[in-house]
Amino acid sequence: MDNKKLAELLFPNVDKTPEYYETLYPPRNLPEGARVTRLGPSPTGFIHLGNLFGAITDERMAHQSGGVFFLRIEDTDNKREVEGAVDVVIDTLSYFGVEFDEGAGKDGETGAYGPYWQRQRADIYHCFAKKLVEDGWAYPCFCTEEDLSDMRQRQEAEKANPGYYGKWAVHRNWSLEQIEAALAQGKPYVLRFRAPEPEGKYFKIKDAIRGELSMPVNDMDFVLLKSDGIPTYHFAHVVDDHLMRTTHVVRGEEWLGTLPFHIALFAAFGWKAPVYCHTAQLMKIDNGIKRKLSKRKDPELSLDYYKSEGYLPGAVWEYLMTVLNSNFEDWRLAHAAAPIDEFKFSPNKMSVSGSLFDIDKLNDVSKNYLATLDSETVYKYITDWAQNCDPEYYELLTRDRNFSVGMISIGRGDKKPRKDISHWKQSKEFYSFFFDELFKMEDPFPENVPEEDRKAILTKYVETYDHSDDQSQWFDKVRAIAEELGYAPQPKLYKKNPELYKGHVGDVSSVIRVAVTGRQNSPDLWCIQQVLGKERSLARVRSNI
RNA sequence: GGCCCGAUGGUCAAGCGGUUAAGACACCGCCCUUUCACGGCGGUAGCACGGGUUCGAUUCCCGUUCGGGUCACCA
Repeated sequence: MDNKKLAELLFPNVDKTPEYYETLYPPRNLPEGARVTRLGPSPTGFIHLGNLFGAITDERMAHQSGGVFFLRIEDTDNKREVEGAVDVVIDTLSYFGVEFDEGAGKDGETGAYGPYWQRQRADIYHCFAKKLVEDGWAYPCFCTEEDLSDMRQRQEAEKANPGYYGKWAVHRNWSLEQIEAALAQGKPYVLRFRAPEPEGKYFKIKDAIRGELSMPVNDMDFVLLKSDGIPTYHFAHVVDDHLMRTTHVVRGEEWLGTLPFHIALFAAFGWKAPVYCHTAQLMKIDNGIKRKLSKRKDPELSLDYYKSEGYLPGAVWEYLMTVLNSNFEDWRLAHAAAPIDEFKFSPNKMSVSGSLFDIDKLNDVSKNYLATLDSETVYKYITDWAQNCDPEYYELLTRDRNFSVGMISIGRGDKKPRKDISHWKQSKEFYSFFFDELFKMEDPFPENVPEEDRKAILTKYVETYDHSDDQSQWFDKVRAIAEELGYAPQPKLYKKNPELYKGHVGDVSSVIRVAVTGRQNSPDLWCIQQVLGKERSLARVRSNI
């Protein structure tokens, strides 16, 4: 077989040589140890937590080593493409704090290793495909879909492994004449890899996350170019990551099975393969079954969900880091206020088995994170969120800025800050009683206080209320009311001699609390009233007399 | 089914031949306290199973079981 001639026949239009591209995309001039990583999403318009998980890994590896992190759009499957999806990827990741140094962008692209849209790299792929044909590593296959499904059925009957390989690879040894004839008839074909006779059954490879792996040597004649001339992921990955000088390939463990393809291809080209980092999947419990996060089934795990619920990117990042690097939580405990950049991220600290996504944990991490923010910052975030996601809330929050900031300040900034809020959507619920439009009586008055006592408490409260009282003066008056009506001024007294009292000052303040906030539980009542103002506080009390 | 990867409490996880088997979330109890939240203290709960190797296995090896992934002209 004259491979040279076949290559010419198959790729008459290729006018560049591999050497041309090698010089066009020279090795990157980066400091020793710098890592070049990339994110290669297919533009389906859906991006979920798992994608962020991988993106953060890429981003950290590149930026903590002084390297480059770029975005390449893997649009080789036009069936799945969704309009505007690239912008969504960029915007969403940017919202969550992941920025690219190079590659595809919203207005074109930046960087010297492009194009960064695979569809625009057809010439490059064809050049290298031609090279493979010349060297005897690839051949055209004219099998139709029916041919292949027939083959699968026969394989099933014979209990042979499925796939196009060995004796099943019917076009593997076609003569030039046969190929020419088929081509002349205009038969569509794919270009397949000619898998070499495996020398050993297994090979070993070191994965930066998983350590040493043992994989079977590839014997599949997998597809390099589809019949429309567009490369498969496998071929594009190898050509692109070589030419773009990627040093570390971070991808999900679902790629582990096809790793032998990639290794075989790198070997065929005589190129050095990048370091692979196969991440574990984020899982979810579904009807008691642990399974990988699915694009279709788990819309609530899309990143938009967290955006619309009002989780702060920093908090999501923080949570993901706890899952990503097993030593992160210890580090965070020791460096509570340190910026997250200072944490040394290392791929070998990554978990190898899939972790269950834990919303409770996210909420906890998020509460702690939000508690460290000052009131002005919270005000800004919360209004930004509401502006996009809850116009009514936005209106209320911005109506009186000082009021809102005052409300947010309650219990904030102390050495033991309150941790009531995990995400902004939830804050609306939490703060609702501050706004007359949202205020409602959510809890009943305490059951152990009879109605007449309740009215008496509230009446006396209104009579003695002085808005300028400080916190202790104010509470002394509440105590006095309690005592006057037969309630213990201190809970301890009541506990000692419960028969002497109707209840204790806690019950009395509960009555006031319910009247003012509509709830039995709330932050400090005096602080709330200071924010609400005298008139609104007392009006709520009066309406319960 | 073949192949690959994995298995420490409900969840996330330290551990890398000898430990009372860390820690975090959740849960429960107590303390603090006018409620809640915060904070403090304590508690329930775990090395999937069976064989080896070893003086000694959570740790190493082999099976089994279970879970996940993958077997496309999708990525």
